[in-house]
Amino acid sequence: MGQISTRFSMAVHTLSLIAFSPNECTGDFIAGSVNTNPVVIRRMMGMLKKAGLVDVRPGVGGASLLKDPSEITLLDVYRAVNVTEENQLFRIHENPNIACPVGRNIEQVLQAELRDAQSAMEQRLAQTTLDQLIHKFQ
Amino acid sequence: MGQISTRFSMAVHTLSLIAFSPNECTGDFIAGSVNTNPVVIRRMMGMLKKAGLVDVRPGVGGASLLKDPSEITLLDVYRAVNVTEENQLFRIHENPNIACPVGRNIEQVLQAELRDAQSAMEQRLAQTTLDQLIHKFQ
DNA sequence: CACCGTTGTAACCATTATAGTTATAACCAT
DNA sequence: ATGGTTATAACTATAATGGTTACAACGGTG
Repeated sequence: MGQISTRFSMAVHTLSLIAFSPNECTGDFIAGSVNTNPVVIRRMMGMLKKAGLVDVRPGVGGASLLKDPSEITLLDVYRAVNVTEENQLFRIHENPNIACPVGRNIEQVLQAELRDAQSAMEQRLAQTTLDQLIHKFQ
Repeated sequence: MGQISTRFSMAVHTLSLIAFSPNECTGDFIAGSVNTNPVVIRRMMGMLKKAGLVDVRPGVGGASLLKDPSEITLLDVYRAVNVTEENQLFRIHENPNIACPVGRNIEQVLQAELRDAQSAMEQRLAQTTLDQLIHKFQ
């Protein structure tokens, strides 16, 4: 099927929490709201940290956003936690038969189409900011 | 990672082949062009058949398109071979803590966003027809 | 009718990603 | 030093993928 993992939705949840209550967001607290294991949260937070979205305080505990919520888009989060080779959403079968006119060209032709389709999705993700989201949690 | 499987690109390859040379497209021939096992092709062809895109002839061998190539879009192919529950590209973590304002609303808020993002991708896939593709294989 | 290439499936396997879990080391304010 | 926290390794169960072998069913041809 190749669905996009819940790590993405958990990351959005987590960043919303941090923006919402910046003082109490330990891994255990977040895990309690997301309803998963704290290690799952910490692993995902490591990706957000590597992407420069959050700062996590070892020892003392807690995390804070490194950007204003209006500057963090869903695409930023998606790219942070959804690391695939070459950032490709679609995979293409490898080594088709180059003796066949279809096999010879399929990769290049499809790649252009799929890049555009992925791009359309990402542009939509880029239009929504964390700030817009948290306003819907009243 | 949750990338979309190569079954999709193999299906596009297969349909292009059938449109290209409608007379010699047995499972083995297609498998030779895609460079995979014939059973993988037959499994995927079963999905295309179920979706009403192709007709396969048991015994005699070969397959043919049930629609004009100008009437088959990449979205049709994507939907045929990429069957996920509820046709959802994105998964969302389940049972968040409803005692938390974020946990209580995250699913509904995210679902709307992700549905739109998925829709943007699908609309781009719907813009490309098989006919357009095979013209690029000259 | 018998043959033979083909399709349709079931069954099995190796690989990979995910999500959860336990355990342990490192961190740091008190 | 203590205690709560983060960081990370290691292990597990589950699931999807892609490949493979095997075999039954199909259907034209000799």
